[in-house]
Amino acid sequence: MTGANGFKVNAFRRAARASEGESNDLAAWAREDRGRLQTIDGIGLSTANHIVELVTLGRIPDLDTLRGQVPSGLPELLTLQGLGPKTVKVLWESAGITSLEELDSAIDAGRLAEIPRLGPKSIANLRLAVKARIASGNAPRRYRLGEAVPQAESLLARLRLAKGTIRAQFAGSARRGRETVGDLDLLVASTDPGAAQTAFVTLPGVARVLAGGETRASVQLENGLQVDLRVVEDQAFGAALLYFTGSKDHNVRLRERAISRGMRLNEYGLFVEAEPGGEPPSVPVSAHTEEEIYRALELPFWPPELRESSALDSFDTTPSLVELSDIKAELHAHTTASDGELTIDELAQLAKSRGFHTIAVTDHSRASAQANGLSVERLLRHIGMIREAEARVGGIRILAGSEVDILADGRLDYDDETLARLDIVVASPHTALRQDPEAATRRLVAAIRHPLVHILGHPTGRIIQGRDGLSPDMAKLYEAARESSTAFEVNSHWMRLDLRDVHVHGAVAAGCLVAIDCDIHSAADADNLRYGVATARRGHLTAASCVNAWPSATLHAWLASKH
DNA sequence: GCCGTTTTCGGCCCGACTGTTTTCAGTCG
Repeated sequence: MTGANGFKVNAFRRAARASEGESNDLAAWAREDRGRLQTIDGIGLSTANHIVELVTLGRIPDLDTLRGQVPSGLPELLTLQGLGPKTVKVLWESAGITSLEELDSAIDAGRLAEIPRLGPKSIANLRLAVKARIASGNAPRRYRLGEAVPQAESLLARLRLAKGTIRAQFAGSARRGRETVGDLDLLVASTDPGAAQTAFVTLPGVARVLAGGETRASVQLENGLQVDLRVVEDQAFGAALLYFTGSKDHNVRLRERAISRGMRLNEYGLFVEAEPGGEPPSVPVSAHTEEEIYRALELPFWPPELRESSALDSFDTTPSLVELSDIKAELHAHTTASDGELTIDELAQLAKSRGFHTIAVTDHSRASAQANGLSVERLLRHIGMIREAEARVGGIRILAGSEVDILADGRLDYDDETLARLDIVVASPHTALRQDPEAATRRLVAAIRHPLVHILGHPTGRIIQGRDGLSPDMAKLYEAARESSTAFEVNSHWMRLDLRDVHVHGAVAAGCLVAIDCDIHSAADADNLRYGVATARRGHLTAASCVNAWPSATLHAWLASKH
């Protein structure tokens, strides 16, 4: 809007995304070792200096200057569908519009009619967007992974019934496993694109068709979620999947790499660039699968969960990330004894049906009174019932455990003598989740270093779009966990995903163990495992460092080592 | 502003769709 070089704008965007996905403590670097900031791909001298300013001054003077050049209500206009910087600048300079309210009244008064390139249809669309924004009162929301993925799958199930559909899959940030997504991206391979389009725009729950062409279409569902569809020929499915999965930065890097090798990459395939004056080849070097395209670009295959990164030279070979099918144990589950819905036997049967060799019964401790936490006496009786259930059910190890509260000062909710009777101890913070970072660090380090604790459950206590939770010094937690062989939990519930992806990466880099658990309260919770695995994969976790993926003997030897 | 297995200067991904235009600008993903 200020007429700045668009490449410069993009450079700042890239730097922002790069720092967002960074697992190292950039504030500490800014204070102690500012040169290291420039080792991050996309951050140069200028941005590094801005980060130092932000950390030391609490503000970035250049940003304040820029803000002073633009009315404060203008940036919000950019978030309206169909309105970009060029049009906002024109609205501002030729119609004096500086806020949503002013735009609204200008439309109502017909004052936009004389603006070049703004015809009646554009104004009608703008009017719709403005009225919707004023009615809802806030910018487009993001949807949590566990809300979006089931929605995507139910839409795909219907698209698969359309005439000519060969395959259908979701892509975008949902496939990359981001904790929240802004929209859904669906990809269909079909011999009858028209049928796919028709099926798409008439899906149940579609409130408005935003765009519809021969190969792509966008709709908005009644709940506000935008869904984009791309229809391709089956032979180009891999190229389209690569394109539609993103991230945008990753795609840009792949395309640049193609250019440097005399090729061109788009959603139809990887092509050899035409000789000057020659016909461009119509048959791609590769297009059918993502794997082929990475190979043709002389790159290892990048799992979707790692495609946030734009640095293509991070690995020489494909990292063997943990997979859903590797998980053979659930180590955090509740029964009717505290706040769960399942009995011990039902829980064990559920775990057996998933092919697990071990299930841990970890009901709440006494401090979690609201969750019917167990007194010492009840816990001791519960242990006896777990032993009986293991003998009765057969074919699976049923561990007697506890999800013991970490009290605000770092002490645990049961004494050591009681904890020592358990096969597994998951220690979790449930209260005092707003304590300052220093207190939180002391508290969590104490729990991690407790000799009877195996797993630190949902370490920060955050709820996505709900509460921030604790903000401990993660480097100190990693160090304590590595030294004491205590695992960090990735809680698979889509409202938690705690540890979060960048912290998993930090823990993995520090050599820590990680557990991926569902914190089962009802049978449906077991289906959240995919989200926990996706989060772990985003953090580069391998099966070797994931305790739930270990063979039974290895897992039980580790558990027994803490006694 | 960032970056370099040709480059420290001169580039910076690529295509679809819409609405406005008689050939294309703006926006989006």
